[in-house]
Amino acid sequence: MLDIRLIREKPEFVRERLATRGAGDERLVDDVLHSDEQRRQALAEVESLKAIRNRVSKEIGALLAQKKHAEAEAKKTETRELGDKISALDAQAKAAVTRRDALMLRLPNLPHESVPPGKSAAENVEVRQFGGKRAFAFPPRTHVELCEHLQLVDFARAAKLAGSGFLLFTHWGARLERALIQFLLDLHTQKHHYTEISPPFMVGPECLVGAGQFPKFRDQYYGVAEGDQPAELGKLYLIPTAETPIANLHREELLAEKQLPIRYCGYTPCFRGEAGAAGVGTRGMIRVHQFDKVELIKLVKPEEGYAEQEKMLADAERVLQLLELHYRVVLLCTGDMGFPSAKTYDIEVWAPGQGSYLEVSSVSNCEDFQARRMNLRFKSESGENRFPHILNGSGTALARLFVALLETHQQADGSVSIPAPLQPYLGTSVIRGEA
RNA sequence: GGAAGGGUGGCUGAGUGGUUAAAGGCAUCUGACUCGAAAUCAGAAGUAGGGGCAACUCUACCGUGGGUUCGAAUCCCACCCCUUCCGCCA
Repeated sequence: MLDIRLIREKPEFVRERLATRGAGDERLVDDVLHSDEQRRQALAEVESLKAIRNRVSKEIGALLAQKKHAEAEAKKTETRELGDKISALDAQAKAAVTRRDALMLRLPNLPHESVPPGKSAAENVEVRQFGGKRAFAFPPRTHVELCEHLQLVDFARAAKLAGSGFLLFTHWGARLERALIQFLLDLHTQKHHYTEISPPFMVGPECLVGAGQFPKFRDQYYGVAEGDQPAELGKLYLIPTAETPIANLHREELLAEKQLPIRYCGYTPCFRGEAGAAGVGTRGMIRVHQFDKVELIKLVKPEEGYAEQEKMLADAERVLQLLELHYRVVLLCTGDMGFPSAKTYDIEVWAPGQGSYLEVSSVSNCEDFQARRMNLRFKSESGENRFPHILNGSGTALARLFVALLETHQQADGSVSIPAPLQPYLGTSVIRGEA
């Protein structure tokens, strides 16, 4: 959520920054200002009435203490009608806040000044590359072919169990998935000093609001119900990313400055409806309804937000470097960034079988946008309450990492060699077929 | 799911329908004492939102939402959460 005071004091700046996203959100600024004005008017009026009521009530108390019942009764009748006016105005003020906040929750974050302007992914800026595209002496197979040949994933039976868009890992495939999770968690906890978290895979809607997924994108998530009562629906949602529970860990808390920075990492499956995405790149493992991911989260002092983002990006890149995968880092343009983010880097890994780059990590600084939504603050050394910056980054997404790994390290005979750092986790240096 | 108890500030813990933002304690800050620190003594200090150039002032906040009342932390109703016991259960 944006700071209402910023909107009030610099509406032109806010409109200009929102406009760079190209979604037309700047048109909502006037509505916000209008309902904010209504709120303050009603507030000023009702609060002066309440001041009168409080004063008279105290006088009544004093009169009763002096046994002056007649005078007290007179004052009571005098004040009785005040209550009705107050509740009417209270309702007005409340309605204005509700209106204002409903609008505010739908305004995305303002892009940071260092973010290149642009309308779509085409205008993202490549920051750097690591490694190069592997040259093959044979036509590289796709991960689907490799998975079927090596019996790593049973696409047909996954569909039988849950429909399209789900994966059933088998044999070495299941072991590879598990090995990758373990490898990533060990790397980030032991080398990069994150604290491991294993959060719930379902959360209440307030967590999705806090992270910025609700209310605007409700249709993209899986709501679950205990039993089959429709009334139970909406109490819990399957998490779309570990960011949702982990970023909300300290919601509504007041942290001490010395607790910062806080660094968490956690493995969870991620569940996404991907509404409207059916038929687009749905073959194989690129876009699925459930995938595994190891997520990185940081809560930091605002002045350290952007330096910490660069470090987090390096932590995610390390994964691909160790796995000997070619990738590029892209700085997203204003029009391609996610709703809560002020600045986002994507890491795209090369998948030779696809002949394209796959997004395996997204490293964002959401500044205080999420912290405001979840009322997460810290008390600074000087005693003031401030909102921390909240950063999130994939470290990394698994299904696509799995794809890049197979397609990059495949051999002419259809086997897949395993990079050295992963071998202890998998217990083999090459995957040849059924375990 | 059933029963009982509980939810008050950064933490802990009192609380009578009427100067209650709410005793006391801990932690924090300032000052005194000290070469310095500890201990001790004195004092300050909640959060959020309005109004005002400002000094300042007003309002709200005792799990959440309603209600009763001139006035609610306190009384009533509903809900949420926590603890313990019972039931069910990996």
